[in-house]
Amino acid sequence: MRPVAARTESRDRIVRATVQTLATEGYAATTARSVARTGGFAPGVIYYHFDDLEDLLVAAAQYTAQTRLARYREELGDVTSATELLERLERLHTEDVADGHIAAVQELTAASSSSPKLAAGIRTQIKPWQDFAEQIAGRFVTRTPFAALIPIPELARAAIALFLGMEMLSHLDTDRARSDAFFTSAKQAATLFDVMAPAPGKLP
Amino acid sequence: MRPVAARTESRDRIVRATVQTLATEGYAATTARSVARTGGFAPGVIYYHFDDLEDLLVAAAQYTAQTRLARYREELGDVTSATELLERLERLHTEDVADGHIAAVQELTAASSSSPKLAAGIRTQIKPWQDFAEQIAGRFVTRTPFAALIPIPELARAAIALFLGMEMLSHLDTDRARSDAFFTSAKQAATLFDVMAPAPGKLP
Amino acid sequence: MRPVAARTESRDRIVRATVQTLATEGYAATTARSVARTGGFAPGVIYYHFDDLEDLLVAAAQYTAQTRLARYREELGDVTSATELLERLERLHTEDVADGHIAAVQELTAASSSSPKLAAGIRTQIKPWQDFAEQIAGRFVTRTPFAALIPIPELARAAIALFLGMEMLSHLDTDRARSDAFFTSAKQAATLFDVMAPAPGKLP
Amino acid sequence: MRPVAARTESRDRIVRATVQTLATEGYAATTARSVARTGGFAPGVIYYHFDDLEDLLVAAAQYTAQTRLARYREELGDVTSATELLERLERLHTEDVADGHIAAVQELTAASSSSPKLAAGIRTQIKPWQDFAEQIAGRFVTRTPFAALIPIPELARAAIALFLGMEMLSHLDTDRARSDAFFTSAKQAATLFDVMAPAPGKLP
DNA sequence: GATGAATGAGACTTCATTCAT
DNA sequence: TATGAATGAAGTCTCATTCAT
Repeated sequence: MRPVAARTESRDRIVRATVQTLATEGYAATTARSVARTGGFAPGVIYYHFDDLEDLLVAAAQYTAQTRLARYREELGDVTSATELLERLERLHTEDVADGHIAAVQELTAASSSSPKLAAGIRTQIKPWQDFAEQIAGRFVTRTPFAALIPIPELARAAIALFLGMEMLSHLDTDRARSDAFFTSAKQAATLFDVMAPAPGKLP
Repeated sequence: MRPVAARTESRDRIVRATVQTLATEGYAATTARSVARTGGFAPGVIYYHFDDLEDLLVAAAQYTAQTRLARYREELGDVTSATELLERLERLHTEDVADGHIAAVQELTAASSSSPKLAAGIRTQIKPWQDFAEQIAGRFVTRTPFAALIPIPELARAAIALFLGMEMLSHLDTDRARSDAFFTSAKQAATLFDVMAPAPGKLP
Repeated sequence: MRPVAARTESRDRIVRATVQTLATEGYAATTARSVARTGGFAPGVIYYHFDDLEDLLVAAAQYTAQTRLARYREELGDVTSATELLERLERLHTEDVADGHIAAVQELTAASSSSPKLAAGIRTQIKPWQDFAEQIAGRFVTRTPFAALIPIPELARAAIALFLGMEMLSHLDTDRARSDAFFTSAKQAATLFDVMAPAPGKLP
Repeated sequence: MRPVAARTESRDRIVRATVQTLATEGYAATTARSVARTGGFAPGVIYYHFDDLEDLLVAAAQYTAQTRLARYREELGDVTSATELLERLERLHTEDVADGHIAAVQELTAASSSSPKLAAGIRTQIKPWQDFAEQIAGRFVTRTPFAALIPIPELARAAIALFLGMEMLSHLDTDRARSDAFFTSAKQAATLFDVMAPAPGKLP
């Protein structure tokens, strides 16, 4: 049991160092050496725990996707008002940018064009996000009169795309003003939505 | 006069080869050698026309952004109905994916985390797209009763983000079904929009 | 302890190969590849032990300067007669030319015009030679009636310059005759000096 | 006649640009391109006037050696007192350093280890300097009582070596103080020499 | 399990040189 | 004569990966 724990702990340390390197230095600069430097271990260890760098990047994608999804579930699990949804999304988005999770995802996605294995890994990791987004989206769509006209899967996918795209753009900007402005406007729209399509239990 | 033309033509050839390589092989595999191989010239020529690879990538970003923007303007310049807007966007999106323009943009964006110069270049290229998106978005928002509540800049930015995000996701998918489904649904919504907020000249 | 020893030994091997390459092939031909070929190792190792070629050249300058200075001290430490000084200098000079130490120094000095770091390194290495030359020069000047008129530092510097210059010239010649002739004449002059200004303990 | 003149003029322009580049940027940075940049012409012209870069460097060595020798002859031709000799040598040395002639010579000498053709060229250029130095040296030696004991050729060679060596050292220093100090001391010694062995025509 | 020295492939880039204009 | 675009060889350096310790 110990060995396994130790093994796991060491693996995790490497994976976390990889995500951090990806986020701060970019994919091009994420080499065995730079990851080792970030994590404070010898480059050789990586090959004890992973077949090669591609394997490590897949693990990093998995780690980031799962860690963040857990956090998103925790934060959005019981949200019912659109206003609150947007408020929490803004908070999560701030975290994402701060922790570099998004940067990591973006770098890995770009890298996936050169690596089928990595592309497959990322596809796998996106699936649960799609399910989660559908679950949240459904909660709100069913409250509108157009429910029948709006296909939940496509809406969920669009939401994910919007989120990724926003972060891609915000990653380019030097200041945070743009994202702030977006969330401010979105929250206003959300308030309007809540008025027009109130949550079931929230009747006055 | 000749030399200038020759110089320009040769430069363009290199830039086009770069975009193509970026699209088909990904950023990591876009090396001086691979670009030269794609374009059928010696790697050395690149350095005759560009300071270094970074310089070339900036030029490639510029080229793609400007070429596509011209095409988008041409196609969407006089669109007034939301239905038609979506139809044309779908067509443009198909082109984007087919020609690899999007892949190139995505790769360059990811690469920009390791290259401030490239990041600056991409920021510059995005500006006119934002302006264009605002122009189109404004055309439709003014027809709705909520015009006063919807800030055009943020909406335009969200539209760009959605577009980039969709293409990022579609780049991961092996099949085209997902994107098709999205546009199908979006077109339905557009029809509804046209009915509820008809274009000025389109009165029955 | 082992690693350090190994590391040191390996570093030394590279430095020695560099000096040898410098001497036999000249600065222009002292490339990472040629040094590796001389030393029988892979070019990559160089970069494991040194930041870059400049760094290696600085180390080579240091190595040569220190190694030879130790040898010079050993040979000239207790010399009191001018005749013997010249005899020993001739022997050392022969060694210098044979081992390529001088060639290396000359190449490095020339190279230093393109590399401030190297120039600084060489300046540092020359300092102890100046001190040593002053010490030897002082030993003889104090025996003459002109002692008060001859500034030791300048004389020492001139001696170093003469030595370097002689070797620069002899490096151009294909035969050794010229240097031999010089030392023959110099030894005659030294004999005269010893007669006119005998060493303290050497009274008849 | 014109073509020859034009040809000559153009050749000279290239040679002068080469010497200047050698002096300011060092041998390693003296490439066909950098020379062309210095002289303001296209790299291609070089190959119209010279077989290759080696050929050009030989011409540059010749040009510098001859130009400076003419100047030295002009300045030292009629010098009879040692004091004045040293004063003029100091002036010439200052010129040498300022114009980069010395730097060029040093770079070329170093480069000659990789190029037999260049080495031969430099050897040829040194010959007239040796003759000139012998002529000047002879003028002073004959005034001393040791004339029979001092072989002029070796002395001349030593003088050249000392001069080259001094300049090699002064090239390393950042400040000019060292050379100044040397000449100051040397001039004092020269005054002493003039007193002890006065010039024939200078009797009071 | 971990280290760090070593390797060899390959990336970027520069350069001497050629050649059509 | 001069230009400047183009080439291909070669140089510096980095990297993934292996392996003895």
